[in-house]
Amino acid sequence: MRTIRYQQIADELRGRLRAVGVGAVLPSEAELSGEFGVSRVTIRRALEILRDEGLVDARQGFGWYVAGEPVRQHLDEFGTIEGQLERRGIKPERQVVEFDFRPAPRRVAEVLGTSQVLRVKRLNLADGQPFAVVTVWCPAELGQHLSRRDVEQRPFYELLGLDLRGATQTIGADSVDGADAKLLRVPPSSPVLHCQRITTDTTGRPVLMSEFVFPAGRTEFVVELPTAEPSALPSGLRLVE
Amino acid sequence: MRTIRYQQIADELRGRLRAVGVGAVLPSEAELSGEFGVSRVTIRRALEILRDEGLVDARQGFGWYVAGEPVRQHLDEFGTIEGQLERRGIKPERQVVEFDFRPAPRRVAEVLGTSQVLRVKRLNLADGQPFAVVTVWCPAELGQHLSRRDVEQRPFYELLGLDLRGATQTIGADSVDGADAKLLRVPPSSPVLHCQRITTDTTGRPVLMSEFVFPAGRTEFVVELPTAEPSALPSGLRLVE
DNA sequence: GATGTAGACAACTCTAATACAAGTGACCCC
DNA sequence: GGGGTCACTTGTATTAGAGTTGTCTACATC
Repeated sequence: MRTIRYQQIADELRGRLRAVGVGAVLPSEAELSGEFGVSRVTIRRALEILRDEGLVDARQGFGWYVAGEPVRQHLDEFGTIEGQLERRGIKPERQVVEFDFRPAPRRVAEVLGTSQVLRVKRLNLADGQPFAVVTVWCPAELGQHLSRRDVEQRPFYELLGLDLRGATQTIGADSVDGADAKLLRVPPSSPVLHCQRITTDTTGRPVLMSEFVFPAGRTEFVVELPTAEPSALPSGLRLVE
Repeated sequence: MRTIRYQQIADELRGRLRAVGVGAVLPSEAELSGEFGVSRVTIRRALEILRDEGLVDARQGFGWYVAGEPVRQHLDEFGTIEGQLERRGIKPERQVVEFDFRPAPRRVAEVLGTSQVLRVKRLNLADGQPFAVVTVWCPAELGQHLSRRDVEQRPFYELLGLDLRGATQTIGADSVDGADAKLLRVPPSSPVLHCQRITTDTTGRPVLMSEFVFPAGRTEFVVELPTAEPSALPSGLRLVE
């Protein structure tokens, strides 16, 4: 198979970005050109690829630096946001803020069909910067064996050991509430993305309900609206009264 | 029973494609020609068969590469929020707020590749209540024949009469700006859903750039996230009753 | 007529090399 | 502090060569 040089270089650089933090300045195009033994044009091609991916950015007269934001979430792949971050070379962290068994709020009980739940509230960080407050409700009997330490170290989906089918996610906007504002280090009542996810197992039974709060500007969802059979109309909006 | 050489070669290549990933570049026609001991024309026949099957594609001057997900299909109705509203018995309305040809802002020019654009700002209403401010940028030459009345009565997708392939949509949260707040009749700087959509035609050329501003609380996106077989379900947004 | 070979040319891509414009930051000088 | 200079950076445009696909014609073989 043939190899395209600037793609190779982009791959190599992508690997290096993993090692350095947000805001770090890359060597100049001229230096990289010398190091790789290619022309400046080729280096630029590689860097522009990374720019399109949102990994780096440049200022004329200054240089190329590692871009931090925004964290983009691809909607079509199911899975943890952390997984997506890791694939991009960002180090995810979780801090458990609250962890307790308690009676389910009404709207949660309606979905999960249980009265007693394990509720976990976590703060997610990307490279040390908070980017999401996640609250997960899980039927008490499913979460019985879980410890605070467990949920800090691994995502819920792994811990439960269930065969999951998929999820329904609702995305809206909101003003952040006081507690979350503090955790996310954003001004009070600033705008946030508010997502609610209901995860079901292979039998179709809802097993998890989660709420995600993302500060605006730090997170965006990206959706590919594809060409599909007209029967299953893919795109849509729901109005809420 | 004679064996058709270029079909043999197509079979052989089809097997190899399985091993390499999407986007991989094949050896040049000349190289393959040498390897198989046949002429370039025969290699091309084989490759063109694979292209018809959607397995590979080629760019002049670049080479043959493994195609991702092919299928060019017409997409009759996508992204028309109005259509969904009508199906639910809600009467949609459009008010054109601004309509003019002007130089493209930088970020629009970068996407559309034109310096002059038609910009249309519309207020969408459902049963008389405003629920979205939509701004559409369209290359000036494409929008030349459009009148203010046109865009008031019918969606852009119909008016252009192009074969559209799909769109990439980015969803985020934001604070509403002053003008939009007035239009939507919400308090200043209240949270909104902010969507940006880039629509491409079947050739992959971006032909429209649109921005949607939805007041929080009145609108939500609902998404189905499949876990298995990403090909089975269309990714994207779906209307849920 | 379908299939395969051979060759030629146009159009495009990638990479290199070079040049210049324009922005940034550090330093010096007044 | 203000202003100017200078080295260094990215942004953008050229030119050129080698290599690639796109397309065509001519001819041989089954």
